[in-house]
Amino acid sequence: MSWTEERIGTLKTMWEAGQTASQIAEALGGVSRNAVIGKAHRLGLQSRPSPVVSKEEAKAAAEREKQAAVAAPEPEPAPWEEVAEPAAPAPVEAVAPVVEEDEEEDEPVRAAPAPAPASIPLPEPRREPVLRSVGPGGFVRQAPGEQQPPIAPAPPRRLVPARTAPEYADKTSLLDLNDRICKWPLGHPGEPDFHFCGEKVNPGFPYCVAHCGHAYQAQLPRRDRRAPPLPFGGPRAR
DNA sequence: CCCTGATTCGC
DNA sequence: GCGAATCAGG
Repeated sequence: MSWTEERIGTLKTMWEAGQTASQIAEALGGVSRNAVIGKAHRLGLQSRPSPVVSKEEAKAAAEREKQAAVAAPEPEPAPWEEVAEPAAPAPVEAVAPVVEEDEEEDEPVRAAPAPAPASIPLPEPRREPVLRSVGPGGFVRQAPGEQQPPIAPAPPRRLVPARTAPEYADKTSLLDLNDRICKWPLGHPGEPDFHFCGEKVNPGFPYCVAHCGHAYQAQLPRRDRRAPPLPFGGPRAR
């Protein structure tokens, strides 16, 4: 088996989608996992977190993770969540530059140990590969986090939203919901004007026809998926 | 043992 | 360029 344009495309796609070399090899057929890894490297694909990691890298990675954890403790509050007042500012301790002695190291000229302040400008926030399942031919399905809506009915932190202000009393509140009216949320729980759509449902669905259109989006027919629109742009043309 | 990816090196 | 062999961590 040779590396045809198509097979390379599949390899790239799957590799970037976070599939393991074994999975890719199996999907392609006729190649070993080693062949896949070798090819991936030759293509210059971004290396993946390897189980085999040098001491040097391990330290760097650990350091990087610390930095990231301090820099961005919260990914982002879900839109429906109230942004809680921080009880106490996170105790951000200045990380003293760790200068470690390396026994097995015999560089004649030591580069000046760059005094690393608390915030090192990270060259590139190493992208964690996203796990996606892959269908026949290397078609990559969306990962759960990447699905288009349904975003909708969020698990609110507080089951009963803040009391609806009088001026919105005629809006459809949580208590007004039943199985005949559209439950598409408008606004955010906890906000005074939060309410639900309230239209008559599309029979058999929790939403009205219009909101069903948002909630349920058809997949492309399989035969049209040779070059699926990937979230990251798909195989690059060369 | 199984899995993983990285690297090496003869072809 | 290719990939088996080898390495080394989980």
